[in-house]
Amino acid sequence: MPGPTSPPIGLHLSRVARTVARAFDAALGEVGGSTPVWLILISLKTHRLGTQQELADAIGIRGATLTHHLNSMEGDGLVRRRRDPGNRRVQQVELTDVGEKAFRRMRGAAATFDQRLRQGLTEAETAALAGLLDRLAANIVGD
Amino acid sequence: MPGPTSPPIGLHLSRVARTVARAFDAALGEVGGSTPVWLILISLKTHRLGTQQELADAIGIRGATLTHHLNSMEGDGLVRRRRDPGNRRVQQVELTDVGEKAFRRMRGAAATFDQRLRQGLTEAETAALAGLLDRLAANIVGD
DNA sequence: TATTGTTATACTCTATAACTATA
DNA sequence: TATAGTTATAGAGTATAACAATA
Repeated sequence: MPGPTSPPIGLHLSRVARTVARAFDAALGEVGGSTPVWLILISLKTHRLGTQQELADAIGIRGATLTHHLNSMEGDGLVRRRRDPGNRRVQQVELTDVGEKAFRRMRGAAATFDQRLRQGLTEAETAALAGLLDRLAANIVGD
Repeated sequence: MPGPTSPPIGLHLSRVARTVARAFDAALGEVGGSTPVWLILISLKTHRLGTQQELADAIGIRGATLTHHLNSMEGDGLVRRRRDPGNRRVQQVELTDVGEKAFRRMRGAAATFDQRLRQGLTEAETAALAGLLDRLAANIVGD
């Protein structure tokens, strides 16, 4: 017996995520960032990725969309692209010094935001939330 | 003592929400809907809203953005707008029969999606997730 | 003057399709 | 031919600013 139906968790998640995403984007904006740029910077810093396609997949966008962002990031001096001498089809994306500084600024803003976001939540509660979110995601990607 | 730092919950939420939001939008798309249209239809059905501004606020968009959506929804025959005779500045937005049917289709798609999303979660876990999400949202809107 | 909503315009993020360069 | 990435173009969703109509 499933019991009384709860309000749709999808709608609930969607509303909260919207609110949080906007506030987060505003927080990044205050240090000159944005969500996609932040996701790209994090990926560049944490993984050592081979191709741009892998980078795009890691973020969940198309290759052409990544090119678009990298173009503007390169225009802003955050990254540098160089052809791999061993395979000149491949572009190697590197952070410049300016990019490193931008990364640190955004990391700071993200950390401050996260503290605010998890105010009043214990470590256990945060972990429980993370686990539940993972299970939702698994239900989506799984089938 | 805060203990070992967990990975940022904001980033985690953002990634899961992205994945879920895209899949949800695709599910709505299969019945001719989209997220903003769905949010507008739900608001029209559940609250009895006075002005468009209240509707926009309920959804979290600007008045001009709502006008944009209502224009296309009216073009598709989903809604009808009529000036309030008592205050002709106010537009009263009503669902047409076509809009009612579209609402039911989207509601069905949303319910199916939600079942899939909460697969394997007990009622208690879903409620716990909803509660935690509310607390995150409160941390954002609160200050 | 203040309120309600619309119009005009533009920005961001995303995508697909066609293309270039390289393998 | 296949692969890596770019260019060209477009569409969805959002926003701000200026405006019209009404109060």
